[in-house]
Amino acid sequence: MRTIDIAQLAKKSGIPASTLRYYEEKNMIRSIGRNGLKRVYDEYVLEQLQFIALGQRAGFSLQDIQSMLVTKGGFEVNRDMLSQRAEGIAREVKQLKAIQRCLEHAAKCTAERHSECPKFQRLLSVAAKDAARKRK
Amino acid sequence: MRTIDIAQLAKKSGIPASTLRYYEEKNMIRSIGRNGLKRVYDEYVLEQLQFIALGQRAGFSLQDIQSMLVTKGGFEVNRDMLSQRAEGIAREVKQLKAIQRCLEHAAKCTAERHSECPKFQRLLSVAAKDAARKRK
DNA sequence: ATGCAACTTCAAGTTAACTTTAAGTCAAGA
DNA sequence: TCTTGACTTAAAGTTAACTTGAAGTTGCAT
Repeated sequence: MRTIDIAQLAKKSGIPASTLRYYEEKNMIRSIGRNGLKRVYDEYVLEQLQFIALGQRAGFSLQDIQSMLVTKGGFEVNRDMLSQRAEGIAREVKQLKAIQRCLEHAAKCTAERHSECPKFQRLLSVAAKDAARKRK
Repeated sequence: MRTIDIAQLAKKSGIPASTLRYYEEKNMIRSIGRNGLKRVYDEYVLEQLQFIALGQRAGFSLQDIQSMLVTKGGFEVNRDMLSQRAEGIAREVKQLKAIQRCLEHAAKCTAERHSECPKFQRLLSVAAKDAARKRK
């Protein structure tokens, strides 16, 4: 079992030590002891941190992610949660693509005011509906 | 010039009155007067609100959006900002798709623990790098 | 022995984008 | 006239995910 101290972990993971302490306080990760004052971690924590980063990128809250973490090390996941989120992301991707088209159009549209360009208007009202759906 | 009061505006836009007041305080929108106590808006504010929703969806902050709003009504945009954001979104879409694949895999992967599935591991380390890039 | 960098804890501060609350104002209907 | 309901303001509260600050502790090099 290879161990690693907080400074090394911060460096390797790219996550600030303050965040690591915060994660530990929130039981997202666990240190296995101390070396003097210093926290000492098992190296698998690096993988857990990657998993946390993935989860965040995927739009899960830390709480959600915590519920997927198995404390004894590693992680296990709720498959329903995952496929739901995968679907959600697919929808998100579609919307973002639409918005991207909208922005691209706006960026090169020659209309003096976007408020007068019918294409922009159309894209706009679609995006607004998206937003409304999101609020619910 | 058609006008509209705050309750109607809230209903038509789907945005709570408290938010409309907040937007006005932050100079995102402007009311053109009062009817008794009640704020009265010009109807073009509806379009401005759609624009705001679009901007938010596109990942702009309210401040960014404000800088694109022309106070006398309507909006005008900084084309560089837009194409930059469009690019950003394109990148985001790619990452999200990768994550989606990752989640989909995890959701149906038969490995007892994801931490032991090499495919998941691979996707994981890619996602972690994404996240690191985002932090900078 | 001493200094100091690198850690520690605990509490408080930060940010964005709102929402909530309390206390007050107003117009209209009974 | 009185009540009601929809508005008003200003200030404080909310949430997530951290970061910062102050004050204390430790191991190691001088």
